[in-house]
Amino acid sequence: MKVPRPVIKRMPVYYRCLERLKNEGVKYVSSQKLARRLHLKDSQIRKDLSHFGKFGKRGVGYEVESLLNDITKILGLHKQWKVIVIGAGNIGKAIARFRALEKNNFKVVAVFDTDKRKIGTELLPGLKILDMASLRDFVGREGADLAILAVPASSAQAVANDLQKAGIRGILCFAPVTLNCAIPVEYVDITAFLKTLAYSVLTEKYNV
Amino acid sequence: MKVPRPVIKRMPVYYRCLERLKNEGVKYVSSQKLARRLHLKDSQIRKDLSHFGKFGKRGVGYEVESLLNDITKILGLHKQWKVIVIGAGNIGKAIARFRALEKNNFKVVAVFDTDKRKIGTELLPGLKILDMASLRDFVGREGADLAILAVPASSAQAVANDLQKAGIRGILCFAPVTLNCAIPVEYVDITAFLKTLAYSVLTEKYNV
DNA sequence: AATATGTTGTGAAAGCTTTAACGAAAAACG
DNA sequence: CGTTTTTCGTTAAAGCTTTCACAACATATT
Repeated sequence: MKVPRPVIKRMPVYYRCLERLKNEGVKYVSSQKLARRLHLKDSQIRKDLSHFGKFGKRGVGYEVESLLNDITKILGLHKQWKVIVIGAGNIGKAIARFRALEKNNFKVVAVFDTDKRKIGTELLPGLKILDMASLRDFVGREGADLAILAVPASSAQAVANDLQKAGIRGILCFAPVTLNCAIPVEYVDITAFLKTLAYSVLTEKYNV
Repeated sequence: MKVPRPVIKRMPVYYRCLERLKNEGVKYVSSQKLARRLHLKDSQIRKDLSHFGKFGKRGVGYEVESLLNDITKILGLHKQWKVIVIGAGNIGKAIARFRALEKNNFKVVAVFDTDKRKIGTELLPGLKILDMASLRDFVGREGADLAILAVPASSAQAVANDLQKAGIRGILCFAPVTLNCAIPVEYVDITAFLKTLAYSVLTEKYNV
């Protein structure tokens, strides 16, 4: 049975909260305590988890470490994902250098660009910017699962087509466009988040 | 009457699509044509827009430029928003240098950090990294509406408290935490997007 | 051993969002 | 000038998600 998208979007939120609790040395947590931390309803958390199995103990709650492991498996984070970054502009470079990815088992294995002046530059030890023309070869040879698309909107669709042909299985798209793709795509339009935020600021009720 | 959040999240998507159409020189567009571009249902687009007024002409569609102007007003993008960036790490620096913000009427007026070695560095002409200790003074003196929070999760809540006290009205949070705030917050957890993407890749139906 | 307290998992109800359907208006055409 | 085609705005229905409410279980307490 298909799991609703809102549920899937909340799983990483549970994940990071449990990670935190684990670091704080907490052994058990109830849906109620989680709910208070995350501004959700306890019943929603229980219902969400119930889509994947039974993880809690009545009268006790959830064992933090074991639930974290279960969610790790659900999200497929127990094996490492090879990620390539396309576009070595501001965003692309920042992502490539962003340590949180590796901590979460996403390994940036290459960065690509078309700009001759950038190609060959070393972003991190062992991570040089490669020519976009070598994308297909690279993916065929080294393998890569996911791509982070950080190119201008005008070239995003063309690059997405290349990525699919190369065998990439999912795209995280920072370009402000809607792609036509047969593989899964997640969109992160930073200006769109700011626009939503601006709207919220303008329309929020006055708080004393 | 309150506008549903899913509707608000789609408004920037309409915005960027209309912007594109305008650049392509298109004068009129129907809900059906928009829907095909955005992988939505035409009835959804009409219903979404109906929350804010009547913008179309029966038998004709929407005038691209005028609808774009209307959405600009709805989202509050006709006046410039002053934005500060907190945290001059990979993400913070990339955002501060990111030109798309200015094009969308979000002006980065300052970047803050606590690291003595970074303070004073010039990120762009006229945009130096300031001491976090001067935040409150700065916002009081120069004014700022929104903050982009790009600090580690461990300090995010403390900084968010400072931002509220300083008079910031909305936060775009890149830290992987849920904040306790009285002002609007939008979350952009990049690793969370990758996790959702990983899940989709694992569970998608096999396509021939 | 009986009672009190706490918490899960779940079926049913409530609430919300999307989609379908259609009358009304605008333009195009013969 | 009436007919056909197109498309909007809106009401109602369908579909989906969240919340409620409670039985079932677990532990602690007397």
